[in-house]
Amino acid sequence: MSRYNAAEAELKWRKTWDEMNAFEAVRDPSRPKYYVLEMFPYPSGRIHMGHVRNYAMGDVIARYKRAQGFNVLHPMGWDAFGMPAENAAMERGSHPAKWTYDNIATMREQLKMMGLSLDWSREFATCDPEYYAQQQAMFLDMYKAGLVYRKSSTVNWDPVDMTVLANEQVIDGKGWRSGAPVERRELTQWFFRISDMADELLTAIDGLTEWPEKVRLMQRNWIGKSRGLQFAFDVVDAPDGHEKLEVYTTRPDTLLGASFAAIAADHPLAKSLEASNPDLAAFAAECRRMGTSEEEMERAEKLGFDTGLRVRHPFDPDWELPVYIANFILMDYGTGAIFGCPAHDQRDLDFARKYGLPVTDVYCTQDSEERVGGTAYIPLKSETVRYVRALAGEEIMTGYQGVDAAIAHCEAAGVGKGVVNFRLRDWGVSRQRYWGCPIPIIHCDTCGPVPVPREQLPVRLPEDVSFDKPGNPLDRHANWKHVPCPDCGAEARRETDTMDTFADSSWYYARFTNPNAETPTDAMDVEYWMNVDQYIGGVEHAILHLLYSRFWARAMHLTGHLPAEAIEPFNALFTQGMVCHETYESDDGRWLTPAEVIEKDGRKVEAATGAPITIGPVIKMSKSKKNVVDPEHIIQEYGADTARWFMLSDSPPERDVEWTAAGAEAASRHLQRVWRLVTEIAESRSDTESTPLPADKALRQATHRVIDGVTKDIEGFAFNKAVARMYELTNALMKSGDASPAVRREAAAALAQLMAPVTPHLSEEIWARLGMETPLVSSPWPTADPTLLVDDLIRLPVQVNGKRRSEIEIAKDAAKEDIEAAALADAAVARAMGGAAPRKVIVVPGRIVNVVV
RNA sequence: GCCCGGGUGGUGGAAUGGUAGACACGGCAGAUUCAAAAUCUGCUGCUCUUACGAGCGUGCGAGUUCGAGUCUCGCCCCGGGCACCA
Repeated sequence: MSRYNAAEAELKWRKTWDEMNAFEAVRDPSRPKYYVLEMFPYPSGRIHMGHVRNYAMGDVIARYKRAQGFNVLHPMGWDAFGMPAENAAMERGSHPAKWTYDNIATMREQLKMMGLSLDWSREFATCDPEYYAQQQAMFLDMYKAGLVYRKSSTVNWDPVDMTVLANEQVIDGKGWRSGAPVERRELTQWFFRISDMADELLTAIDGLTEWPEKVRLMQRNWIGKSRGLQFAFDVVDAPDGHEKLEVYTTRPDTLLGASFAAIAADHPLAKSLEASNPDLAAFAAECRRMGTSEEEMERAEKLGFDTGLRVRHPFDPDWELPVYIANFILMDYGTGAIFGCPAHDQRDLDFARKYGLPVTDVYCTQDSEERVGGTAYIPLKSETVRYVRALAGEEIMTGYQGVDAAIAHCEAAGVGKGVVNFRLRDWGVSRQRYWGCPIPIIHCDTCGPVPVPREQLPVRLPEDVSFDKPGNPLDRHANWKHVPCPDCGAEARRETDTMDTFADSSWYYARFTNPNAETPTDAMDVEYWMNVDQYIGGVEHAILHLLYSRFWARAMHLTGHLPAEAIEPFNALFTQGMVCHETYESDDGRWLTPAEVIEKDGRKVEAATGAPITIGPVIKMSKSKKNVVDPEHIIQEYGADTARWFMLSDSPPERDVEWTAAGAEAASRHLQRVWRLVTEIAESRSDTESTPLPADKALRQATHRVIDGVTKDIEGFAFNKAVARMYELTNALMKSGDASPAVRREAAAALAQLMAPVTPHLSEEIWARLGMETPLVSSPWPTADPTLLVDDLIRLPVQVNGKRRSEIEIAKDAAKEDIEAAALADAAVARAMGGAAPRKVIVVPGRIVNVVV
């Protein structure tokens, strides 16, 4: 028998679908719509396995919903601005636009080879001027609405290259190209007021019931709402303007255990002391000689510097605490100043032990004064302890009564007030880079920042730029930034910062509803297509991208671009796990792709040189670590269906998978098996209906159980289980030679339909061979006959003392007494009971029997 | 460091608190073949046992329960995020 020619069949069916315009979405209010969206790719060069996984999943949902009768919108586009294009420009001299659009062309062809049911007519890239024009318009709308402002903030500064570095470009505290120790530098930058919406973004999470709980939790923690006490220390012999030191604490209950105050190196008080104290200035400079990432600050050794200043404890004016500058205090959180209570906070305790500060346990019981050693003590709500005022021995409260009680106590004593604080900071969107959406502002010496007039949008990126030296090409461009002020006509300067690429991806889902609209969105299209019914993407985007999108949707609503119902743009979210691979590094520090590594004498070596390599951890496939596998050769060799089937088999979609080449061959063999089997059944068709054979019922039951199971599995994103059931149906069909041809044909047709979301080309092919005239792509989803899903007799396991000893066969609706009697009558059960009388028999109908002796 | 997730045979994994290992890969044996590939059939958690069967088994240690991979507490290891990677 001939083999299934995937290459030929796949080309043929893709052409058929194209000619049918099968996947073009047309607004049709008479039909229910379904908007399924996978996170759009960054055009890094070629698609990788993570893309295949992501888009295969989305396509299963899209094709399944289409078969269920929904008017499906399933678009694709490109998250096309970003650093790699500029890096390529610096390394290879190619223009970022050319590099990006070339990559898009390559990747578009690769995605098309996958046979995805995408509406390509809606395709756009975020670097298209038509797209970023609308983004600039929205920026100005948001500016007008007070959602945008400027303030000073810190960036990573490379003092040799004289350029701003992304956190990714800071390696071990040094610039990735220059190798120079990175410094923090202050710049005036543009910000979105996302923190004004903190409470709203937090409470709305409750309504996101179709989101994974872990993502909701991560978002809640990220927003980080806390209630605490804000109060001011009086500063002893204060420098002018610093008579008070405001601090925020979530642990006011430990205020009587305070032993020091600490401020950020960037705190105004610290800055005012730098002029007169060279040692202090040196320490502050040392603190700034560190990247801006929170991780780096938290991991760094905790260091402090005694400013020499003292503050008075709010409950006792004679009690003075030293004020330190500490490298772990964030100026962006709270007031940039804290008090330290070593007894009840581990970080404070480590700090106190290091600098010889007192440790006072405010929760000491009568005989455990020495409880705190090297571990801070966290009071338990259930514990009965005496909360004493440590110095005077005066009892203030009994037991830990929570933060609110402590705040109330402090407020009553006139010390500070309870405030709500958020960890969430405003979104800094300024980037000192070329390849991004220009911020449409003109700076005038007399008028200040002035919006670019609407009719002048888009502010286009100039094409004649050079990347021969580091820094922002927009800033050093000969004339681009020199423009007259729109208000007064005087000489003025364009803003040369571009927007964070997260901005581009914060509203693309809305643009897909009408990518050609003259405004950011078209009201009719947004009304019909929004929200995204199912959003699918990597779990690595669980916080930032999704939070920014939620913010931007609200901003779009406030500026009239989205209806109120669309402020939560993603109804359901599925976060897929990542495709991971080992990393390989050569001795001279180059990352190697898996294709550049071969195995020799049981060791992995660099293929080109035979030199030994270092094998790194299994981490997500990323271009920077080069641990990427190109799916194209699998598609070339076996076809798209095999790649899709293989990618969805075995691993649960939400879990990370380590890529392994073994198995693609086996997946291909299985698809060949299905093709042979169905072809054989199709050819054995009989025109007259035969009388039912004894084997028919079993096959029909198997078929309908699999229809039922696969439907539920797809609904629940359990594609691996759906695939397993399709194997089961294939196996049942293989062994069904004694069933009648009509029943076998019914089973084969169901198999084609069920497999179609995963292997659309093969399914069309075998569907046609079964004599079906309507293409599968426009055929409805099969439904299971409920009468075939249940059995009259069931097998029930019987345990003795919790260990399985036997199994009984019994009517599915047998009475408990009958089940118990049958279990006790079983020989193996009797043997296991060893002649003892049952003390108790637990019967869980339809599940299990447990005999306790 | 902080937040989140994961850990089950040789491998990927399955299992509303109820038969641990569905399904697949790999392996072994057999059929077919001059031979091989392909295909088909059977076996395949570990240990002991000719067999029947028994014991042990879901990262580690406790606990709740008639019954725990699943729930609780304490650990270990791995991955993701940490605000300028996308």
